[in-house]
Amino acid sequence: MAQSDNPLRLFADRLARHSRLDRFERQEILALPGTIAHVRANQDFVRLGERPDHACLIIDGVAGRFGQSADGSRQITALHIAGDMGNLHAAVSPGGAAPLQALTAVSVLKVPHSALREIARARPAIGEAFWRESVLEAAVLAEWTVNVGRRNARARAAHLLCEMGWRYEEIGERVGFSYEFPVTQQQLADMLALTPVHVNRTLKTLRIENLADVHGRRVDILDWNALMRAGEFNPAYLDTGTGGEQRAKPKLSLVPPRRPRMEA
Amino acid sequence: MAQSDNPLRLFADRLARHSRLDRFERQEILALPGTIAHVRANQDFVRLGERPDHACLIIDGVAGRFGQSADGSRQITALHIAGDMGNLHAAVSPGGAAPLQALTAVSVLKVPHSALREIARARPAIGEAFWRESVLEAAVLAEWTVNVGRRNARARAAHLLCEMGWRYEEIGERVGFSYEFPVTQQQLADMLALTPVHVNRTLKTLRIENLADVHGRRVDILDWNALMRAGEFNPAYLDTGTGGEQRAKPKLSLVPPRRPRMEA
DNA sequence: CGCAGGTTTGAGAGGAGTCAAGGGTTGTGG
DNA sequence: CCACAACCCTTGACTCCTCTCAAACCTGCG
Repeated sequence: MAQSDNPLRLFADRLARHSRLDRFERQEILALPGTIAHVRANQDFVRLGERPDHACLIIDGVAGRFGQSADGSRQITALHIAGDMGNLHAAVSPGGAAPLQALTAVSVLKVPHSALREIARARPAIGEAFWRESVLEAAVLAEWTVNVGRRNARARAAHLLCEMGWRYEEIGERVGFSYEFPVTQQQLADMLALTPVHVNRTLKTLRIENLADVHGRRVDILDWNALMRAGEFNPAYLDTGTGGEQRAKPKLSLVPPRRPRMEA
Repeated sequence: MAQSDNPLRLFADRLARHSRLDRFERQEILALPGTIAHVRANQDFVRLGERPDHACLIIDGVAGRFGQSADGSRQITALHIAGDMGNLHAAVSPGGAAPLQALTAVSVLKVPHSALREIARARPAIGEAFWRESVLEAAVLAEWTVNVGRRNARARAAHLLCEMGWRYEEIGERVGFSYEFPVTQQQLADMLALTPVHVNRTLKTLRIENLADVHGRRVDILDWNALMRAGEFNPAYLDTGTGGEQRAKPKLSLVPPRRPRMEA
């Protein structure tokens, strides 16, 4: 993508979205060591029980944290997109590294846990930011559980589309009401705890109702407000900020709905 | 319960289960300020959107973290039992405090966030332990999502009973294969993403199959191994330890199964 | 004693799963 | 440049797990 030189800038920006870091602390983040790796779509790049010695900063693409049930069926429990540090938590809990799967082709920066723990110890503000990052991830996980547990297929899908729309907007990768989300319906099924067949029918419903159009690698939100209502989406859980201080942010352009495509 | 004087000992023990703390650090934990409060069953003691200035160390009873969907139905996403610090995460993310409901009568120690953040900053090892605590909670959340998303009613219930059996054993509140778990079937339904009616039928199945007997306020595990199999329970996710070092622990008495009650 | 809240059971409905086949798209190799 | 393969999407028909509605039964307690 357009992010110029240092992939760590993505991560620093993400931290800055919820934590207050001064320029020295930010500098430390940007100076973290790491090596770039590329992962092909559909490849598991952290497997269950593995004890990786590095975290994976997603530079580009979509990765999923998943759990597996006995019959091999997967449940994706979290998505990581550009700027997210997958398995940051394993820095303090290496045995608890979450399995990660590349849903699309993914570029990652592998950052050694040792380095992360070092700056967390040396700079309490950074340590706190990492902690907060884990807390936010947990909040998203909790909402995911509610989604899967208490909503029907249509609401689940709507909720997911809203969440990803929101998150892609945060990182500047949503233009208007359209964003790239190149996952298959099979993978959507693993996120929504549905079968691929039913995902297909559900997306069709959303399209017919003029709420959202998911086609191939792209999501067009046709009626943002209606979609939020259908998915009972309240972005509060994504947006929980800093330590004690207020945050200065009107942020998200909650522009009135729009209906760009009038197709069949 | 039997824990003598300082409720914080419960919490310190819990931290010690996954993090290495020296005696001075432990001392700091034990010296945390706090006031005891009692909550009646079924009362929400942290509400959605609230910004509490304290975390809630559960001394006794069962509390649930929950999310709500539009029609008011609840999804419990995590359980807190004695020794768990509910809403520890809110110390760094006050806006993200999780709603908490007392499922039984609950005693809590309210510990000011400010104090928690202070010792986390002053003592990096404690900060890291808190971070790790949040990470472990997230791991449990993720497993919960898998449970709700990818398993049928019987497996879900079995998994929950295993998890709670494991956790009550950790805190020394399980004698043999029996533990107190005084929640209603309605509340179980909110945990398992089922209806109370179906919970009832499911528990009946487990009883008939001689896997577990849930009656009123108590759970008797009739066949631990079979129950683990039925619930696809693998305690690894509950048991993810320390920073880099090994942990010395054979721990859990994974005694061979037993069939204490031969009743109808 | 009688109420309130929890548990148990039955009968019927419905949302999502399963099985199966056909149509589209993309990429690659002849 | 076309042909084919692999993968994905779409749709139909039928099944089944879980929900809904409803009533009865327990049990602790005021």
